[in-house]
Amino acid sequence: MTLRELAVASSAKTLETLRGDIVRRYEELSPRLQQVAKYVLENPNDMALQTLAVIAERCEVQPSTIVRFAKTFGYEGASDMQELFKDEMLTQAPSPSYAERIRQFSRRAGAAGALAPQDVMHEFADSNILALEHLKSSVRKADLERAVDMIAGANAVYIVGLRRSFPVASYLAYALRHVDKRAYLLDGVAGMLAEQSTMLTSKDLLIAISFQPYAAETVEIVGSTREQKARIIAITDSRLSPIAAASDLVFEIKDAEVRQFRSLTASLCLAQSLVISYAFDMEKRGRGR
Amino acid sequence: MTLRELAVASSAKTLETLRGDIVRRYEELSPRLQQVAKYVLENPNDMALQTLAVIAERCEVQPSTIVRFAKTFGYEGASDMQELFKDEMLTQAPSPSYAERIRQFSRRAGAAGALAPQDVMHEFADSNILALEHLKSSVRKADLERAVDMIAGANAVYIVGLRRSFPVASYLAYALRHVDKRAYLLDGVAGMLAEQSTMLTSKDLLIAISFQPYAAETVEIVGSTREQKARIIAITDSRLSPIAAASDLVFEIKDAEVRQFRSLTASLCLAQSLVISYAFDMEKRGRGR
DNA sequence: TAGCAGTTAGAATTTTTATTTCACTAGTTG
DNA sequence: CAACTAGTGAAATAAAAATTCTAACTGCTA
Repeated sequence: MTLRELAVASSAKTLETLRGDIVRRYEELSPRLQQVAKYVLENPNDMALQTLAVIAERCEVQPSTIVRFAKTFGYEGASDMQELFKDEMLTQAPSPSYAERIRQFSRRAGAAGALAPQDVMHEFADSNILALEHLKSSVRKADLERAVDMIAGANAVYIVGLRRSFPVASYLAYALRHVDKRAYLLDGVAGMLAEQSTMLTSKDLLIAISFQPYAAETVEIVGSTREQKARIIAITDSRLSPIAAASDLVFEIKDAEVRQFRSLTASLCLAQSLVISYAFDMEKRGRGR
Repeated sequence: MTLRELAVASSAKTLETLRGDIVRRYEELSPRLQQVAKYVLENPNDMALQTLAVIAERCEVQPSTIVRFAKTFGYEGASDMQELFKDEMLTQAPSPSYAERIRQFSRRAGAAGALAPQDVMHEFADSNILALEHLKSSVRKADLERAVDMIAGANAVYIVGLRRSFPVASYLAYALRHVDKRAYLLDGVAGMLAEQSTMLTSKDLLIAISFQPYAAETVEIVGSTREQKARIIAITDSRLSPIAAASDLVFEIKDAEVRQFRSLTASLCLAQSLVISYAFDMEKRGRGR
């Protein structure tokens, strides 16, 4: 069956249906058309604003291929298909009364009343952005460098973080392993948390993550690790936190909070930064030799 | 003094300056040019998307008049001026190619060389902020609402996300339980992933989270879930992702990426928003009774 | 009311853009 | 392995859009 034959029927009338069509038929498209498909899905703005030649160049394809693509999906030609993208842009583009819209939005978000999912999401996104800004200004350069040194100097890194902190802990373990650092996640599967933590020796590093209300198990592990003379980095929300006192290095993270619900964005961002910095550091030292 | 003479100098470099110029010189323009000026100020979108002929017709003027207008303000021709409007549209339109932008951003930030941990962290924080901004503009209202409905309507929610996606999955499971929704994390402990997933019935919901390179196990679970006729929400990075096709609802999330290392910020923010929106929804219905 | 500067509409031209065609490649089938 | 087929790139062609040009119009002044 040729592409031409495939084309016959469809010709989507809205961008959404076109998107659906593309996704559905993606597999059966030829390599070049798949290339176009990908670009089309990811750069609708270009489709609306640029000429065929430009689009073609950007997907590394001949202009004629774009035309073929359009015909495959039932359009007269590429221009015909472009109309859809232009329409889409018009309907969702900030119209001249943009300012008015912003005003309405913030009013809406501020009032406790109507809370459509979208409002919630915007509120979260905004709070998280604030939290990240705060992170940038509050974490001290020296602390980051020390943390990287501690990771680099450790034989292995053990990570503990339960309940709400678990995602951060699991991310940290995953990422460290990916940059070839031995990392063990103390996850307490089968109630073996205490047992898992006895593995720590004085050459290891424990990264403990805990926020209010601090999980008792995490606090305990920090305590017993201290006795084994391993080093400890704490990621927590206050210097007074029960895991802070016993730690060699404390990162105090204020994460976003929207109506009771705490976020993890800033903590995760810190975790990422530590791992990547460590990776860069290793690379540098490697080259240094 | 002729219009031609007036033209000499200017040629505004940004839309804002052009707008200023137009307003300032409006009085001294000829009637036809005033007509164009009015239209230009009020319909910037048309200027970006339409051809001269269309614009001309809409301001009830000859195409050549538009060209004269552009020259009056110091441009080579009308096309030249149109570029401005296109640019403007690109920068302030919800840009799906934020992914590209984020990538460029980090490439740029990285090229500088100096890679102190603090620089890394700032880079991450900034990329994450971009990703969150993008999230705000790219996730559609209707999709969020549908997702909340699906969660509300499900007997139980099963969540799968492996490797890099695991933190998001574990957070979702944790948070859903906290708002009293039955949630099971398919974590594959003891290699029981397949067994865990057979628990799903047609009244349940599966939330699958997977990013490139898509974990084979996740793809499999989505497939078998489909067969069991349960509903599926996918959180993934492309409509072409292997878990997208079988899903009832797809969230396409472009997370920040700094030198190979993908972030999870946007995905987590979406997860949070879903859970909290669900909680609000429950509360509202509860009060309704 | 003749003459003039500035403006305009519309046709003519040039340039750009889209589409079609064709020749070539690689892969498949009998 | 020959004959086909789908897919592709590149050049040729067609279409369209933008720009320029010219003749005619407007309102003003002498």
